[in-house]
Amino acid sequence: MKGDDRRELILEAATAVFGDYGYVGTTTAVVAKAAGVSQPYVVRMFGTKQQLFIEVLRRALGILMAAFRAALATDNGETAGRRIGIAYVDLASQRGLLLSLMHGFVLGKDPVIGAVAREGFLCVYEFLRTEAGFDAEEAQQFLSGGMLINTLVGLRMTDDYDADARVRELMQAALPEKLDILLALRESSV
Amino acid sequence: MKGDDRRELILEAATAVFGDYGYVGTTTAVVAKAAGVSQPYVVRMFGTKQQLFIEVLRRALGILMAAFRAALATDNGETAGRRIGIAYVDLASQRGLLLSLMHGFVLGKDPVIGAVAREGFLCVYEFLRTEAGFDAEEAQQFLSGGMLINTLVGLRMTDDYDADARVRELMQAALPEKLDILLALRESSV
DNA sequence: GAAACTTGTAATCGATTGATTACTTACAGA
DNA sequence: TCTGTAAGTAATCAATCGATTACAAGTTTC
Repeated sequence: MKGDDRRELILEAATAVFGDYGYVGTTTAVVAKAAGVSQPYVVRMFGTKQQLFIEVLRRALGILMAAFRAALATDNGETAGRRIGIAYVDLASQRGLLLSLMHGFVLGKDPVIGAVAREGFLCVYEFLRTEAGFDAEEAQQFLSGGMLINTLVGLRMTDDYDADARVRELMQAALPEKLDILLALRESSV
Repeated sequence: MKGDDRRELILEAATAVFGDYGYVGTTTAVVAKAAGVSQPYVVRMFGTKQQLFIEVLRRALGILMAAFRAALATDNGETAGRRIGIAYVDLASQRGLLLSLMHGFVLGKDPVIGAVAREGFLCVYEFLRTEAGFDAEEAQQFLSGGMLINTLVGLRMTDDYDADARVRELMQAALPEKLDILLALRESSV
């Protein structure tokens, strides 16, 4: 297989693994196994685990921004905010994508990862303010809702959806629609 | 020194370290050094690193709930939501407290830590709904804002406050007041 | 006053892990 | 066909880390 294809394969696998176990908790061996290659190959292709994680973050942000821009451009009857919000929840179906970003967001203290994470977060904010036409208040509320969704996903709160009425109430309030996207994530993990 | 005092000392130090480096990224040796004791002492007092982290989470949640209940009981001119919100931001001054919780929130996949984190999160939700009298929508918005604040703290976004106009705008929107609490966290980290 | 318990540490061990080295195989171009 | 380069792995190393053991010093209790 060509290197570029293998690269994308590894990045996809790494996104899922980083999303599950975080940056430090992820081993290059587990990523390699998930991608179906040997551990030294992962290290050689990306240099270090840190660079692999950074590429995972950049790729996730790129997918996110592309989805936002597509949602903004596709004018159906809904408002732009609603379209972008739905596009965001749809990203949850890509295993680990939102969670890898979230894991990056809590590593702001790391001088390298932190800089990438901050830049990525502000990139989203700038999109909302300039391209999507949100005012500061709207952008803040959108990001707030997104961070709650990320937290609920990270907590695997979906696993308690059937058993706990509080979870149902909270998730229905946090996800006015597309709740089924998150509920589909249940049981599929190891 | 008595064991109970030493215990609280270690928990406080561990909260700061876990907040900085996360659960996996924290070593018992660093916690021990921050607390001024030997590494084996930390392990023996808490059994395992996992149990230490869980105690850190429980302690953080206890402090948070106590602060919320105190804010709810103290009736000044403000609304209950505003009082509790201010109490939340005030907790950011306790190094690592909100961030340790956040690190727990993204480890929902861990069967032990995840269960504790979910229980803690729902405990806060239940407080908002029953004791504080929020409806589901208000509770969701409160938690959303809290998660955004946690993310901004985790990102160390405060460090770019002076240099980046977007950061100032976003943080002023996310923190209608008590912004100075977060800004005071700058520069104080290693 | 000595047995029993608490507080605390030094030394160390076994397991894990990111990274390196050396090697093999497949293939494209001259 | 010969050669160089890309794709890929097995073996292994050096460092880190959580945990254990053994031990020292102080305090309580009978």
